[in-house]
Amino acid sequence: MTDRKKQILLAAQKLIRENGYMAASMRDLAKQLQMEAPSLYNHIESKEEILSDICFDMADRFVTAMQEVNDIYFNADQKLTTAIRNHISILTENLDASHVFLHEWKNLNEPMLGRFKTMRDQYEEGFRVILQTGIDEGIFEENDVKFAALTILSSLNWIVEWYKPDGSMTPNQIAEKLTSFILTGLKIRNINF
Amino acid sequence: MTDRKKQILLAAQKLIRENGYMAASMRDLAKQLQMEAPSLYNHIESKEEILSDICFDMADRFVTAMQEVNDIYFNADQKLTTAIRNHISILTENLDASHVFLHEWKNLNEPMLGRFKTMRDQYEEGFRVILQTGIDEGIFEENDVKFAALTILSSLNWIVEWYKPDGSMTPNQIAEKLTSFILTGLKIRNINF
DNA sequence: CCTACCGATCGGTAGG
DNA sequence: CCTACCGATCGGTAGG
Repeated sequence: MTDRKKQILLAAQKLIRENGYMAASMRDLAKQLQMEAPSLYNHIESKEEILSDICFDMADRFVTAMQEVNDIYFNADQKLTTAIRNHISILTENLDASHVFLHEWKNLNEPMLGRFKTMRDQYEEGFRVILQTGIDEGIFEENDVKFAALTILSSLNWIVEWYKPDGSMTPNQIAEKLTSFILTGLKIRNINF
Repeated sequence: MTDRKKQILLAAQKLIRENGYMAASMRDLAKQLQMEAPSLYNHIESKEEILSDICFDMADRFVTAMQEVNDIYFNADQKLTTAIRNHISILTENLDASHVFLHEWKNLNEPMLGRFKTMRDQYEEGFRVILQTGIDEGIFEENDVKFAALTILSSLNWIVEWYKPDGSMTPNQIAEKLTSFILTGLKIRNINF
């Protein structure tokens, strides 16, 4: 990939996050790069190629991180803690692209749409396997793994809606707090539900 | 509000959820209602009025539900459980409108945008107050209330991304599982983090 | 509720 | 990388 194309994708991530894919125009994108809209097409095939490149680049990051977790660690608790920390790292280091990955992929057309969904599910399956392993090991209580994975990922993914790089919490602090919350909840004292 | 306008808003919710606000065209909306686009303007002022009506109708539902929770219950645990159940009820009974409320409000312009953010924050403040009350009562462990409220709401709001009315879980079952998860987490057995 | 139409803007191409 | 331009579509108005 050429440097110029990387610049285009970087500017596009920001623009798409701010305006949504449909409302992010090629003319606005060109203006950000101080060029004319038709010149963009010397570097890219189409608007959808931009969306597709961003979505699959992020999908690759997540899937690769999950593979590393499974390669390095043995215990489910270590795997879960590390997977959460990795997920938050990728999100916070790529806030614009993360928004595209989480919400704008719906604008993809086939066959890219199907391939994207497959990768996304492959990544989520990684979390389900970790949880099931932890239950089998007796580390986690028996629970609905599918539901738990969904709930964990939802609290992780919402970070992009409120995280500010210059805010009071670092990504590692967020990971620590969130991991603690996921493992023990509000730590209720009187069980009377 | 006239019946015809209600029909327009209902069709618009669905269309906006499916395509995003910017990409949902007045011509498509008109087609859904078997009329011509200019005829819509006999019932509405502008496209933005549609967005605004949907967003504030949902905001009203959430804020009203939170007021009822505080009117009826005294204990923080009951308040939290009920607030979660109410939130999930509103989401699952208005899936299309919920998506607009959660994601498309960004397309509002001032002064509606500011008013919307105020109502949204008022509602979230309701959760923070419940959590703080629970801590003061000694029911919940000391924690970062702002962070906990955000995490709870994120796991609630993600429901609209995967919930299907004909799926295997009812809204009440989701509320039960989620409440349990929020209160006790994965219930780890060996604390070694 | 319609037809006819406005100016603006869209993604993208031709040709250099 | 540009100018010039294409057909399509946008939100909305005029007038009936």
